[in-house]
Amino acid sequence: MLPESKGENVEAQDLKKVGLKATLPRIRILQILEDSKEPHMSAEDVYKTLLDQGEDVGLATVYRVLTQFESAGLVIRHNFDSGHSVFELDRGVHHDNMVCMNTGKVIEFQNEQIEELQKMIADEHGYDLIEHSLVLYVKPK
Amino acid sequence: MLPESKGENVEAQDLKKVGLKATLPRIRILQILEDSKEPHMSAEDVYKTLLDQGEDVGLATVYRVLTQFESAGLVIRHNFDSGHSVFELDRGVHHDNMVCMNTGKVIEFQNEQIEELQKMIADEHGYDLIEHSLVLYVKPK
DNA sequence: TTCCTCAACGACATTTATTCTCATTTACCT
DNA sequence: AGGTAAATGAGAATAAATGTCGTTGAGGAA
Repeated sequence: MLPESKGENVEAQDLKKVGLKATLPRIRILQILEDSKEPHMSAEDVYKTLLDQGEDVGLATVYRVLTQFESAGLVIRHNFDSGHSVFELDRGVHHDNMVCMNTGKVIEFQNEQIEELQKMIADEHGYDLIEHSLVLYVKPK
Repeated sequence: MLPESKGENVEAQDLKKVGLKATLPRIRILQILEDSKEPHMSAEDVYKTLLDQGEDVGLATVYRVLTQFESAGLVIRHNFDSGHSVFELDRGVHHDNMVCMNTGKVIEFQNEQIEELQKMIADEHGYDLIEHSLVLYVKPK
C-alpha cells in the first residue's frame, strides 16, 4: 500500500502550506515539476506530460496553476530568448543560468561576487534590488 | 533645401553598409529608433510612430525590418518580463539594464567586473561566452 | 460520513504578439 | 529608362496566453 493511498501526500501538504487548495491538477503538476529531468518546462511541456499520464486536465488550467505557483513562490518563471515562458521548481537555492546555443542545454551556476556587485549597482542609483535575471548564452570551446 | 533632398542620407548609407537595400520603410524605421526619446521601442511603438508621421507602412514590415536590423547588428532585441520584444539601437557601447518595477523606467549601466566574471564562469564550464542578458528589477529606496 | 458552498476546473472563445502568403511595387544594376 | 529580384502591404494564419461560463469537487460544517 502506497503511503499516499489514504491521507495526504507531500504535494498536498506543500500546496496547503502556501495557501492553495490541494486539487488533483495542482498535485499532478507539482509532481511533474519535481520529477522532471529538465529543470525548465514550458506550460505546453507540462500539459503534454499530463496527457501522457492519462490525466484529463485542460491547458488553461495548466497556465492558471503555473501562474499561481509563481505567485505562491513555488516556481520561478523565466523568459529566455524563446518568446515563451518556462517554469522551474524553486528549490530555495538561488542560481543563474547558462544556455548552450548549440544544444539548448541549460547549466545552472552561482556567483556570490556577481550578486554583490548587482546590489551595489542598484544602490548607487538609489534603488533596492528586488530581483534579477542573468542568462549567459554560450557555445562549446 | 535639405541635404538629403538629392543623393543619399546617412541612414541609407548605414543600411547599405550592413548589406540591406535602402528602402523607404527601413530608412524611416531607422530614423525613428535614432530619434526616439525612450531607448527601447516595441514593434507596435514603431508602427504607431510611423502612422503618426503619415507613412503608409504595414505592421508586418515593421516586424520584418526590426528582425533584419537585429540580424544585421543594427539593433538589440530585449525580452524583458513583458511578454513582447523591445528593440534598442545598437550604439556600440555595451550596457546592461535596470528596470524600475514601480515606474517602468529603464536605466542603463556598465560594469566591467561583472563582464569579466561572466567570461570566467563560462570558461570554467568549458564554454565561450557569446552574449548575455542581465536585467536588474529594482524599486526606489 | 454526508451536505453545502465557493473556489477551481474543462472546454472553448478570445486576445495579443508575431509570422506567413501572395499579388504588387520598388530599389538599383545595367 | 528598363528589367529583375528583393521588398512591401494587406490580411490570413499561427502560437502563447488569458477570459468566460456552466459544471465539478475540496474541505469545512452539520
